[in-house]
Amino acid sequence: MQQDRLRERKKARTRAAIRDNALRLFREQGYHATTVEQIAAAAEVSPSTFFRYFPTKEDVVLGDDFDERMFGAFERQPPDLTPVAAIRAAIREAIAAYDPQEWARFREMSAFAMSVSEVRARSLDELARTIDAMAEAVAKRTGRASGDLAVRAYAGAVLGVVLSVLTPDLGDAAVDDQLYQRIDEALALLESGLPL
Amino acid sequence: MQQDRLRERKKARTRAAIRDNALRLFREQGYHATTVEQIAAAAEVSPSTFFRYFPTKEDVVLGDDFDERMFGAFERQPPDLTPVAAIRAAIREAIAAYDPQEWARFREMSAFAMSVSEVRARSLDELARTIDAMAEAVAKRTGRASGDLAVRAYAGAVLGVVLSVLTPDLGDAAVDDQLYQRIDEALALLESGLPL
DNA sequence: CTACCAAGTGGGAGACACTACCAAAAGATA
DNA sequence: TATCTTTTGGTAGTGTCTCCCACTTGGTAG
Repeated sequence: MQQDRLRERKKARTRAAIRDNALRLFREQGYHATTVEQIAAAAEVSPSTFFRYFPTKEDVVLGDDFDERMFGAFERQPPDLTPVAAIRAAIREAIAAYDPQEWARFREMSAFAMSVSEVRARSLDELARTIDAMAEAVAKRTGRASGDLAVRAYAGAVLGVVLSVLTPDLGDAAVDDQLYQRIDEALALLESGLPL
Repeated sequence: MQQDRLRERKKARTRAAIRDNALRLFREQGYHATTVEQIAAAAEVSPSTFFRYFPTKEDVVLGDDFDERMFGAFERQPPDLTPVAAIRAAIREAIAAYDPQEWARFREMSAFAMSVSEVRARSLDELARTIDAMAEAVAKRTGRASGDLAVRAYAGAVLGVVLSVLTPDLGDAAVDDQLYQRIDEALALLESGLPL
């Protein structure tokens, strides 16, 4: 009973091969100019297999678990924090949980994702989902209904504030620590009532 | 010199035919189950022509001019109003400018956009761009720099709040006045610091 | 070692969104 | 009417993604 060890290892290797070759090709010739067929060939698998590992071409770039980490950290925050404070702490913790190498890789993929419109759109959609989930958690914690206008508005405001910071650099692939610092600042502004 | 009148009219009619038939088919059989070929056939044009009027299938549902109307109204507001007051007035005017039929279609299209993941993703991406424009407008009004973080965060929060209300639970019967009223309520909440 | 089962792979056929191109039709102009 | 421009339809193709089936490979049990 060796419990599929070899299989698991092979799958991990295949997955990494696909992802690494894809990123390399994207870097070398751009996202659109790279076909799934090319990626599959470079990773020495068939196109069918590519789609078994990644449901779409976008998912190769999209596979970051930042949102999950952030959500997890969010739920671990003490209940006396305001939601925005909890989100800020969650972001900080999620970043801190990366080791430097992972962090660098994550930033590269994010920057890349932001530069390709379809991928960027999907990233934003996932961000919105995460924030929605957080709103749900907040609703539960404060004993409010999940459709409560105040909760919805709150979540919407958070999403909008984050987007407002994320947006201006869309072209200039500037995903760095400073970006997250500015997100934190913007959320702090939201917390203090958005003074103009 | 009759200046292309017939042509313009025909183009408008073709565009409307494509859009209306598309929406009808989406309603009847769903977005994914409806092919461009079917839409084109229903509108009595060729698939080529479909793509001349709408660059992608998504754009049929995405073409809403609410933003433009709102910005127009925003800039027409008297300068002594506070930004929030101006935004509230602008939104009220933008909604009022629709005739009932247009308004119904707009709401249906929004609901569709939010229920289909790809379209929703693109909507969010466009929201990001709208935030830019809004920040610019607010900056102009308050005499601040358009890149000012506080201004951007503010614009983002406002649009985020509007979005959160505009994304209604699907298949509801929220009446028109109610919708605006809820937007206004949500903005009031934002103004008072989003109490939870 | 062998036989067997489950999991993973490759390859073909095809749907569908979308592009590039060209020839025909329709509208505008003189 | 003849001519020029815009719009259209049709054809051929590319690329993403799905379905399906035969084949191979890893794990397991006699």
